[in-house]
Amino acid sequence: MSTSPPRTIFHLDMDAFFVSVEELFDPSLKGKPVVVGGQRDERGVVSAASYAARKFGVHSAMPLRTAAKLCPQAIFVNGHPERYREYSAKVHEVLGHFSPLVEMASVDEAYLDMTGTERLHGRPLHSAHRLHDAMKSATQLNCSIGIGTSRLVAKVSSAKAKPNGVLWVLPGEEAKFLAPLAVGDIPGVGKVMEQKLHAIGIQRVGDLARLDDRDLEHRFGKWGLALAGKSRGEDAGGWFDNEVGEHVDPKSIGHEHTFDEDTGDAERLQSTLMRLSEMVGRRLREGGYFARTLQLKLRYQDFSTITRAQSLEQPTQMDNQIFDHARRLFFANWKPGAPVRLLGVQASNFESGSTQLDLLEPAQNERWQKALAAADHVRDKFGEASIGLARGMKGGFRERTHENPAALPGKGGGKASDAKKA
DNA sequence: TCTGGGGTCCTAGGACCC
DNA sequence: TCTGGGGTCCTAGGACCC
Repeated sequence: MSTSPPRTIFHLDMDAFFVSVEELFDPSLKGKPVVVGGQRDERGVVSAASYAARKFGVHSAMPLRTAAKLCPQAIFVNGHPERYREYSAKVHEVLGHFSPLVEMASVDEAYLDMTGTERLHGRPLHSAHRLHDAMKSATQLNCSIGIGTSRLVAKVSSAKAKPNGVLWVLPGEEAKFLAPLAVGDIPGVGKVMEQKLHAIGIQRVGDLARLDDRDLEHRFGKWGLALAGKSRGEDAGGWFDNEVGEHVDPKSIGHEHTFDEDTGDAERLQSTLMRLSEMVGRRLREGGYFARTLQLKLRYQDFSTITRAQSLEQPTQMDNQIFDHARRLFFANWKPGAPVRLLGVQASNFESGSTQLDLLEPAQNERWQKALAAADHVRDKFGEASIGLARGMKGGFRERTHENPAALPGKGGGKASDAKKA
């Protein structure tokens, strides 16, 4: 047990972020049931729903067609990722005035380590209200702020502060605050874990806290032990243990695409793999990562999904190599002609740095690097659709020059608790 | 009701080595 | 030639998050 004074962590969460941003661009949407994420007859899920739409049971991660049935009068809006990024940057900027330790956890939520800022900003509740007001004047958007001694408590309390509120859990009161909450309110406890806990008679976080740590570890392994800590408000295990604002390199980079309609057309499938490979390669180069493992993801009509991975002798960040492996994996596993719903390409197992320049064919390698850098540059200037390796040009991408609503960074997650409220 | 796209973390089995 | 034990790497799948 550490004897250092408790930390003061803020978790700030924008209220109905995508919907609120859309309202700024079209004020006529205000107060109406609005669904962001795509049109009512499209294949896809709800990225965000306005509070008016939520009254009908619509929630994030729900299929758009389901939302349309629950709330026929809802207005369906395509997402605008660039708008959300723009407003996310504004949010980030405001936060920077309150603490140097800021971490955007996604487009619409952030952690701040406010420990030791009392001299400058005053007591936590006071500074939180100032932050809340500053956010409103800078962005015209509402947010909610949770304050606690850990990321976990801050996050749970911001959820309880919604909408448009501030909630401070006093140091030492963590267990008391959490005890009456449903176990599903703990981040990381989803539908499956919730059911398992219910099955052994655990409904509330307080029930969990009364259990023996070793018992939980025995039942649920590593996760059980983390869960025991969480029930007391500790940042036990995994990502939660990182310092706020600490830089963490990504562990994988991937892209996937769900077809508007399932297709068994080999040319179309290959061109999709090409495009996905290019997108992955591009991001590897931007980040300076070399991937040792490439993975193909394949989903059929019936939603059955397989992944097939392959590790390389020589790490890569080059489109053509990524495509070669993706294509090989695809044809080795695809039931020929079977309609495909989704394809994905993912790179992982990174070795950053320049130790893996191909020693076998340096000249060829260098030509490729130059060609790809030039292509990246052209894309920067003229947009993603302006260039592609030969195969990428053939297939089904011309249709996607418009903003694709399916490319939204998601809200969502479809927790059991969401479904139950529905 | 027919299920997006971006990720992280964990588990478990098999290969392989000592 | 019936069967050990630990460590590490690889792969596949699944829960979970926004």
